Amino acid sequence: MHQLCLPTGLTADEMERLDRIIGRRRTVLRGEALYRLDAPFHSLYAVRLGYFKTYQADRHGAVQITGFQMAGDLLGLDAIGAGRHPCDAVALEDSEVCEIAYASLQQLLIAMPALLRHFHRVMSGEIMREQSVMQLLGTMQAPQRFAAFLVNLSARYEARGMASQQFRLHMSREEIGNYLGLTIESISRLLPRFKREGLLRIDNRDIEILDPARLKALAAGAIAR
Amino acid sequence: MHQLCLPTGLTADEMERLDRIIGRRRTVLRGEALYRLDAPFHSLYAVRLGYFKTYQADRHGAVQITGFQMAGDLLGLDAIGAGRHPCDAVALEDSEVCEIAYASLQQLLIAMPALLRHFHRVMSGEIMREQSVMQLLGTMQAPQRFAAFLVNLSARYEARGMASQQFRLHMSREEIGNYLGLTIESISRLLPRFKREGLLRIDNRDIEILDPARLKALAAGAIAR
DNA sequence: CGTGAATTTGACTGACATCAACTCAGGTGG
DNA sequence: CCACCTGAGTTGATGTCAGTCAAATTCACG
Repeated sequence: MHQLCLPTGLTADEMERLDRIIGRRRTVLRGEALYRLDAPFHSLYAVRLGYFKTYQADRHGAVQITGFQMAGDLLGLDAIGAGRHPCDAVALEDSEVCEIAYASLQQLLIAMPALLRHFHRVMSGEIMREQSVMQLLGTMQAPQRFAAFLVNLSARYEARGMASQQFRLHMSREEIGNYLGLTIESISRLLPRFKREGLLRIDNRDIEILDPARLKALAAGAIAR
Repeated sequence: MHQLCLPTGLTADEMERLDRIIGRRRTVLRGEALYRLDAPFHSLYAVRLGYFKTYQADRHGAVQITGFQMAGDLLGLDAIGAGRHPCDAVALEDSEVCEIAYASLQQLLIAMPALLRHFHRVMSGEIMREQSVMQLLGTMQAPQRFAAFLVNLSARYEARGMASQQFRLHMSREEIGNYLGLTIESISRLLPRFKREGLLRIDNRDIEILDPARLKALAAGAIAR
């Protein structure tokens, strides 16, 4: 199941038609690219299994990770506009995606208003997500950024019916830092600090949120201290 | 003319049908809101005249401007997902918009594949724009951010066939700074510096780009110095 | 086990924020 | 006509958060 099929008011028949346009599955091993910058756009990809990151690099090598995608997320929405992918998508671990040819999807959107509506919700949601990252990068201090990151991850797991208090960070400290506009060292200092303050339990890349309320308050801007 | 009608391969008949769903015009005076946070979403708005800013505020009052919209831009795409507007949209000067009821638009998208395709391009373009702001906020230093901001404005004017070397900053220093994750003071120091370096001519809010190539190089990451 | 990568920790630095005083432009009313 | 007021913008002095650099430690994996 992925973002495109889940919470739409589709009939069984419609679901089947959606299934039919979902193309071949593709395995992407850890560290491999699903697509690269400037690759021509033909398809969206629904993550079935695993974890991805998307990132841009300017010509002087400065990298910015623009998102982490987990099972259920849709990759490639940013490529529709220009007809080429504006970023790299790389698997953080061995992963599996479904290809969804954009041309076929378009056909189906026309035939299925509920799906159209849903597709727009997904795209709009991506715009909202990026706006909140802008807010994070533009106005928050380091501890607040990191708290917001954890709260957001937790919420995404919860939305998928997975453990939301206890999960694994599938990305490295460096990748977290990059996403949050911070350095690996800053993340590395934040972790023991949050632990000391009783917010988290940390075992390497495994995290347990001990005080969700306080973490949320911190993320929401309860003056970082 | 706005983003939705311009570069689509629509027939004259199709153009007319698009025109017909475009609802009443609405004037928004300087400082007034086109819509507010949490207002229910019914329509998109095409800016016909003037200038807007959109911004989010967290509960502790930290504001982040997420975009500046000029004639031809589309407002409200971020509201489709949740059915409410996730930000405020405020006019920077006396402005005029066209209302486009989303329900009617949906009908038309189904009937006009070229328009559907185009609408997706516009949404996808918004995602790309926000990604480049993420890159800006996440990796660039102050002078590079400001240069990128000016280059981007210039490109938008050029795309509209307006003077791209010489234009007016319709937003205050404070608003520029906020958008770029900087303070008003930083912007205020950057301006004379760019002038000293022969990049700009500045007269209050009127700007002339004297050395577009060097400004672009700076924006692209030619080590800010 | 051993090797290289990831992470942690510490000392120092610097870019930008903060605070505060000042200037300037534009509008208003006496 | 000009004195005054207000908000926007500028400039300078100082502080601080997070970056940088470097070394130590732990982890992952063959």
